[in-house]
Amino acid sequence: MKEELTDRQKEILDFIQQYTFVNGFPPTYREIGKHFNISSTFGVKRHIYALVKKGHLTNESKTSRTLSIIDEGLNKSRQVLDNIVGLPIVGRVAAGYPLLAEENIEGNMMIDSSLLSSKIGCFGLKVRGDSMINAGILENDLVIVSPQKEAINGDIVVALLHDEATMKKFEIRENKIYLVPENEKYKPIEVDNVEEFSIIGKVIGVFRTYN
Amino acid sequence: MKEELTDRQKEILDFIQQYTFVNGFPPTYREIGKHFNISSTFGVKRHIYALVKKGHLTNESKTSRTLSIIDEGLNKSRQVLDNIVGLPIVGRVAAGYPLLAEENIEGNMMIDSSLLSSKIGCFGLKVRGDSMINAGILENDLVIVSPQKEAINGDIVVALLHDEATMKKFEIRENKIYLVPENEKYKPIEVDNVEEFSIIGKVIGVFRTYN
DNA sequence: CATAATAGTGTCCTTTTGTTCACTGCAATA
DNA sequence: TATTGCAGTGAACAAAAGGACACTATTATG
Repeated sequence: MKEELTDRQKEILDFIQQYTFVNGFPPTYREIGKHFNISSTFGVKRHIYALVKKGHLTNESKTSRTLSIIDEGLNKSRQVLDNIVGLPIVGRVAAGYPLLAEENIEGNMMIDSSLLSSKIGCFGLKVRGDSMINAGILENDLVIVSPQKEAINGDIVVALLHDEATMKKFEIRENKIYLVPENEKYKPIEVDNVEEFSIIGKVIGVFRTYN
Repeated sequence: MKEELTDRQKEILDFIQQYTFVNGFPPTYREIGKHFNISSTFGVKRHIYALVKKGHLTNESKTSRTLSIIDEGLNKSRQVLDNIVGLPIVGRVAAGYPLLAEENIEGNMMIDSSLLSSKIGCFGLKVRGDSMINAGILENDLVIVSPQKEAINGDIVVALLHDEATMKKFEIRENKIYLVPENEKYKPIEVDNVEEFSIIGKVIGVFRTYN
């Protein structure tokens, strides 16, 4: 794709790249010329033309400072960025607080959006306790929560019950809501007072690291 | 340092940032105006002035397309990139094959390096079977493997035994190597022939998604 | 109510910038 | 030797872009 450059062309390409990096915008022909002691813009222009023709540079708009270096590295970073979502890691889930209030954010994680089915508004939450151990969710795991108010049978949800946050399996039996732990040590919780119960979101992912 | 922006100013800053990111050079006043239906360059100029005064933008040279965003914005994308590592997802682990041969790669995932202790040479592996269920690793989970030849007691390792890949807990008792499943259904495997045994790597992370 | 602060219009002006053209010099090469 | 490709000069020109000014409209606030 990209053809070989002459030494001079390479120098000029490097200058454009560095200038752009430092300043945040590309140089004009005259600025390039000044740097290389090329007094005529035409001399510069022919170098640019060569760089464009050889596939190292873009110069589409004819107006000033519109040189753009074609760099797979940079493009890659753009593509990568598109697929990356940043999730806040929430320290505590409490009633009354806006969940993502700044004081609740413990950190951030970046994750490939292809690993998540939904990506809007998700956040990470560190697991406390071992009540979901049989579902493969251990203490200190990081669960990824997709905020939603409803749930269906079998969903693992993060919910507020009596102003306390828990993560359990959501089940409805005979019109009663149960929060079912996945650990023989604990018993299902029957939600008696629906007023004091609300679903924060559904667990859509689990992440754990060793050491 | 940076003062609060009005909504409009925020919009315009965002546009400049995005434009610059996409094109490789910043927009002109008229381009900004066109995007926001501001017909006069002066209207745009005052926004720019405000952004500069509030410390979000640089506009030193008076010539065209010389806006430069001060924010971590651009830097952020670089910083973010630095923290992102791309892991190949390996379909099968087999003897004799170079592990990361192209035909073995099923996909890629991006992940925040802060979530990983080690980041060199790691790869993702889809879990088959339920032998590690008590360690919270379920079938179809994606484990992140750090390649290494050695292991210590208690490590969860991916290993080749008789040309077959397994994931088990690594244990040495009385000079014998055992591969211990974390599931009552299965019995520990004693490694009798060390010749036919090799450790691929250590599991340093687990990732799972629901639905 | 008066006063800022923010937001926008339209016009005119000057500078910057890219474009074009004709011409020169040099080195490699067929 | 003639040709080709690269590199540069100098001047003249039109388009693009930023700057300035006077004026209007809206909204919040003391």
